[in-house]
This record gives sequence, structure tokens and C-alpha cells, in this order.
Amino acid sequence: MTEHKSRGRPRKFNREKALEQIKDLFWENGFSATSLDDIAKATGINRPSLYAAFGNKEDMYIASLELFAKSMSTMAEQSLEEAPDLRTGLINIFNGAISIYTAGLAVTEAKADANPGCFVACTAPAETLHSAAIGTALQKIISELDAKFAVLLQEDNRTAPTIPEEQRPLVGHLLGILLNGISLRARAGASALELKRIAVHGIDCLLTPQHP
Amino acid sequence: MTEHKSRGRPRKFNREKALEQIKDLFWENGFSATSLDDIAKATGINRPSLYAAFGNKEDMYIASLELFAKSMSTMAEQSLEEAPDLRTGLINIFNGAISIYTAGLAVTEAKADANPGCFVACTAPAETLHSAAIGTALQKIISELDAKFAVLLQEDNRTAPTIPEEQRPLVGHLLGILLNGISLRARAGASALELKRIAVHGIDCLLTPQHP
DNA sequence: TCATTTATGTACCGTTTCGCAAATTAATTT
DNA sequence: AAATTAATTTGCGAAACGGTACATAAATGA
Repeated sequence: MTEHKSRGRPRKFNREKALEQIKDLFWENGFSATSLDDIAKATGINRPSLYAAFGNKEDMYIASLELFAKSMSTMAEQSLEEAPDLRTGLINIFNGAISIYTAGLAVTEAKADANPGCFVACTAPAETLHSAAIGTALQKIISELDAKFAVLLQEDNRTAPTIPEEQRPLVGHLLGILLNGISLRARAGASALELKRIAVHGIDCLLTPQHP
Repeated sequence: MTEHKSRGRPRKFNREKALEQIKDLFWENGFSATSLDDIAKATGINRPSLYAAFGNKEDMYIASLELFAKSMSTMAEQSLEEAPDLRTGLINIFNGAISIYTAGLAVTEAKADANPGCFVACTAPAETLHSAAIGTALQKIISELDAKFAVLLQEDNRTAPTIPEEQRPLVGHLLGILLNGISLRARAGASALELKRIAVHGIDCLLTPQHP
């Protein structure tokens, strides 16, 4: 359905599909350990075409980060629609995330048993000190994650005893921290079942109001 | 004071000091983005001598991980000795960790303002899917961290209303997750003050018993 | 003194890295 | 059909990569 009124030679590959493959490659090996030759081989696109379509390696990586964050965000919104209250909504989000964190990556058959964890939290931090662009991208994605949790607490009118209003941003950060920490454990080998138990207990702790 | 009854030519450098420098380099740029030339230049040791003393690059990295984990562990034990109760002990540990996570790395003057975060949690996960040795090293360090928190909860007889016994391993995991998540936020640019506030609230949430 | 042992310094190996220049191919526009 | 526009292919290139051979230097043991 892609109408190409463009003048010259049409592109041989699907840009979105290629970016999806690139994201999976970076997800598996991180930024520095993934070469452009790896990407070219996996996508079937030569390096010059990759440069023309996506820019340099850093651009490809940051675009992959944002694609991943966006897909996780839509997954979270879908998890919320089905939930009757805040608690089960959060549990749905965490369960959905954990399922992704503990699913085999399609790109490499040999490592299908290893957990990929969160693409952002597990591969971006290593690069922040020598790539300012990746650093700001990470910062942005994380702050948006925390903010979304805080807004969720703010907007919730379904549960009777919610968290005190002044604590909500703080608890938003803590929910983001919980999610990132869980994703790290996933990449380190923890099972989905174990992580889901941990998530439920963590959510319950965070939703319990603190008196002082 | 190092008595060298060893036969051949004595070593020109201090092995522990060199490993400390190697650790700081890996801490800054991660495993893949740190070259042996970088290490040779920073330590003043030639590559053949590095290989003779530490093995290959992966060996150096894993030794650095373990050195870091050990130093964090001793820091934690010192933080506990000064604490009158469990809660302040945990707060001391987290404050000590946050101070390290938000301190400038000595090795590169130019990046003195950037936060290094946790060496293990911020650089090792990126490598786990293509280096099994790094994966198991990460797994071991994380499980030991969680277990230490769980033992801490188990052994604590100072506080009156503690956590139910069957929940203690779970809360141990959650404390480890909290610490790792905080270190990620540090590397992403969060301030020490902000993180310490988050840590206190997180600890209070986790120390509040859950009824079901 | 001389053999032995260990560390160091230089120099190099083959491979891989990112990025690009030039030529080719395939489409649209006139 | 000719001109134009854009994507692909090939292949280059200079640098960096991890790792090692080899000769030299500095200690000990006999």
C-alpha cells in the first residue's frame, strides 16, 4: 500500500521492518558490540543503503531505542484498558513487560533460551559516558517512563484509598525503578514466574500509603 | 612490604593498583567500548604484560566486576556497624552506594560531571548475550546481593515489627532491585539528593508489612 | 660467573571496524 | 526516447581491534 510517487529508483527493502531487525540486533549485543557488517548481513542491506536510510550507527541505535520505548508504551496502554482498577492495571503492565523481557529474541536462534531483558535499561547505560546523544536519549526515555507512572497514579479515580498526592511523583519514580530492576534480573537469568511474583509484591508495597 | 622470593625479573607495576585503574576504565566505557590500547595507555603497562598478569580482556573485565562487588560489599558492612536499627542501616547502605554512583570517575577528567552509576548493573548486562562468562558473573553478583539483603532481614533482631519470615527473601530481591534501579537513574543523570529521597521512601515501603 | 627464570618493549599478525566514492540500476518526468 | 532522480552494488581505505612472537632486560640460584 506504500504509494511511491518518489522520483528515483524505489527502495528494495521495508524501512520499518529493517529498523525492527536492527533493534533486535542491538538488543542482543548492545551498541558497541554490534557492527554495521552484522546489521548489513542480518537485514540484507548494504552499508551505504543503511547510511542513506538511517544515518550512522549511533542514529540507528537511538532510533531503535525510541522504537522500543514506543512499543512498550502502547503495550502498557493496552494493558490498562482491560483493568478494572489501578492495582490490576499495574500488574498487567508489569506482567506484559516481563513476558517481553523473558521471551527469546528471534534474531539469533542459538540464544533463544537466554532472556533479553529491557533493551533500553540493559544496553544503553554502558554507552552514556562516551556518547552524549545516547545519554540524553536514555535520560528522556526514563523520565517519560516515570512520568507516565506518576500520571497514572494521579489520574486514577477508581481505587478508594490512593496514595497521598504529594507522594505520587516519588512513587512514579519507584515504579519505574522497579520495572528497570526487574528487567535487569530478567537479563541475568531470572524466570518469568519468579519475576511476576516479585512484581506483585513490589506493587503492593508501593501502593500502601506511608504515614509520615 | 611485598617480599619477592620469586625467581625472575620483578614486576614493574603494582598489580592491585593496575586492576583498580582497569576497573575504572571499564566502568566508564563498558567492556566492548574499552580497548586494550586504552588500558595499556591508562596503566602504562604494555599489552603483553597485561596478558601475562591478568589474562585476556574478558578475564580483566570479570576480575574488575568482582573487585567492584567486593568493595561495595565492604562499604555496606561498614554502613551497618554504625546503625542502631535495620532501617537506618539500610538507609546508610543506600546513601553510601548513591554517593559512589554519583561521584565523578577519576580516570577521565573531562567527564568528571557525569555520573558513573553502578559498574556492574550499568555495563555488564549489555554483554551477557554474547559472553557466557560475563553472564554467569553478573548472575552470581546479583544473586549474592539479593541474598545479603535477605540475610540482613533475617538476622535483624533490633527492630520490633519486622517483615513476616516467608516474605523476607522476596523483600531481599526487591531491595536489590531498588538499588540497581537507583544506580541506573544515577547513570542517566539523576542527582544524589533526589536519589536519596527516593531510596528512603522505597525502603519505607518495603519495610511496611503486607497483610495478604 | 653462568644458567635459569620472569617481566618488559617493540613490532607485527590477520581481521574487523566505520565510513565513503564511484559506478550501476531502476524508477519517474518531460 | 531522453533526462532526471534516487537507491543499490562494489570495493576501497585508513584506522583500530585483540592477541602474540621475539628479542632484551633484570632479577635469582648454583
